[in-house]
Amino acid sequence: MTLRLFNTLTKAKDVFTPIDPANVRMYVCGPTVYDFAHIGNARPMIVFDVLFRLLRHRFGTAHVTYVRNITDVDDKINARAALEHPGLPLNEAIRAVTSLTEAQFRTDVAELGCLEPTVQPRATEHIAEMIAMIERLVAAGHAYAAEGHVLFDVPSMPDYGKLARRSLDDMLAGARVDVAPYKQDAMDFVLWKPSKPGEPAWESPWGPGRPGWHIECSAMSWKHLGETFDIHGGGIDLVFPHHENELAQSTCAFGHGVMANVWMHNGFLQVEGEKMSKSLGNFLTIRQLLDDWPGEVLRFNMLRSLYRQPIDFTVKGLEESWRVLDDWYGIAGDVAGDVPATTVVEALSDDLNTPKAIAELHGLKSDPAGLAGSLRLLGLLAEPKADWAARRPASTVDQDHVAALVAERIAARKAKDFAASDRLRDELVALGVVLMDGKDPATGELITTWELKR
RNA sequence: GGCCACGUGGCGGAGUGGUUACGCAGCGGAUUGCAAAUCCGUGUACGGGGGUUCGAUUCCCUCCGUGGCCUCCA
Repeated sequence: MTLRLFNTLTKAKDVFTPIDPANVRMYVCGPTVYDFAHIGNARPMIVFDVLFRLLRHRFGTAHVTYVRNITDVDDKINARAALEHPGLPLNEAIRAVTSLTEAQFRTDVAELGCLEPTVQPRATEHIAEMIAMIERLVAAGHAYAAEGHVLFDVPSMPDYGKLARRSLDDMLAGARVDVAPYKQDAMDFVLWKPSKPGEPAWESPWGPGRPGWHIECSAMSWKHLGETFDIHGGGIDLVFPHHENELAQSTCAFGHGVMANVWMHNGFLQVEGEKMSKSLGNFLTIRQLLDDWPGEVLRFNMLRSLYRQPIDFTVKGLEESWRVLDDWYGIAGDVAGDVPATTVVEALSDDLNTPKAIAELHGLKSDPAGLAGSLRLLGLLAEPKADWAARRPASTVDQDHVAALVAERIAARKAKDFAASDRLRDELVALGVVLMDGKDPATGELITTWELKR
C-alpha cells in the first residue's frame, strides 16, 4: 500500500517516496524553551510521533532519522532569564531557564507517549553551522552585510513565497514589516544581528552578535539530515514566515531548489471552543493537564481529529477518550502483540487519517492481538491493564464499609430478601458505588464486584 | 485591508458526484429477582441561496458564520 501525505508545497496528497529508503529523514520544529509547553505545543509532538512510528513500521526502525530541535536562543528566553534570575550573570540565568524548561518538556512529551527523536539539537550548539550557512548565502549573492547585520536578500530569490503561496505584493500590502535603514528591501529578513547589551553574543565575521530567527532550523537540518531531506513538519502558523524563510535560506545556500520534499503542517487547537490565550484564562500547560488526565488520554484525544483540522480540546471529549481507552485496555491491555491490523495501517497511510484508524480499531474488538498491535503502533496501550486501571483517581470511600455492605447484600440475595438487597444497593449507590452482580463461572456462586461511579 | 482554511445527525468526527464511516449519548431487545456491566439491534445529517449535472453533502459562484496567517507563536 502506498503512503500519501498532504504536502503544503503542492496542496495535495502526494505519494511519499523517500530520497533514500535506507534513511528516511524528517525534521520537526520543536519548542522554544522559555516556558512550560502548552497543550497546543503537544499537537505537533504527538502528530509527528505517529508519523515517525508509521515510517519506522514501513521502512524499518533503523531506517528513519527524526530530528526535533530545541530553540534556546530567543528574546523571550532572555527576558525571562532577566526577570527570574536578576542576580545571576546573564549566561547562567539563561541556562537556568532553558535547562529547567527543556527538562520539563522532555518529561511532558515522554508522558504523552512520544518516542525520543533520533537527534534533539540545540540552537546554541550550532552557531558555527549557522555562520557557515550565512557565509554561503553572502557568497552566493543571496545575503548582504550592513551595519553589523546580515540580511537575506529576498528579491534575489524569484520564487520566494511559494510555500505560503503569497506574492511579495501581497505581503507588502500588509505593511507590517520592520522598516530599518540597513535593509535594501522591506521584506529582507535578518540572518545575523548585533547583540545589544544584556543579550548573549557569539563571535562572527560581522562582529559579535546572535543569529536571526530562522537560520537555526536551516543549519540544524543541514547538519543532521543533509542539504535536502524528506519531510519537514510543524504547526500551520509556522508556514509564514518561519518555514518560508528556512526554505529560502536552505535552497539558496545549497542550490538544489528544494529543502524538504514534503512540508506538513498541523492545525490549531482550541480549548472549550475558544482560542487558548493567557488573557482568557484558558491557557493549559501539558503539565497541568497531566495532573488530571493520563498522558495516553491526552494523546488519544489529540488523535481523534485529523491532524490538519482544527481541534477543540474539551473536558467532555477527554472523558469520552478515557472511556474508550478503558474499553480497549479491558480487551487488549494484557495481550501481547506488535503487529498492527492492515486496515489501521492503511488508514494511517492515507495522510495520517487517525480518525479513520480509530474507527477501524473499534472493529477489532474480537481480535485482541490485532487491537493490541494496532494501538501500540499509535503509541497507545503502553502499560499493563492493572497500571492503567490504577490511574483512576483514588477511591474516597471506606473500602471495608463497602465490602461489608456488599457481603450483607449477597447474603440477602441468597435468602431471596430482595427488599433488603435493593435497600443495601441504594445505600451503596448513595456512596457513589456501582455494583456488578455475577456468578462464579466454576461454582455458580453469587459474586458481586463494584467500582466507583465515574 | 490582503491571503487561507473550515461549517456534517443530540455531541464528537471521517468520507464520498449516485449504495447514509465510526464513536459517545439516546431508544428497543437479550440477559438480570430488579439493576449495573455485557451482547444484539436502532440514527437518512451534511450552514443559507444560486449554478453545473440524469443526479451534489461532495464541483463552481455567492452570502452568512467560525478560525488562522500577514508581528513572537504549535
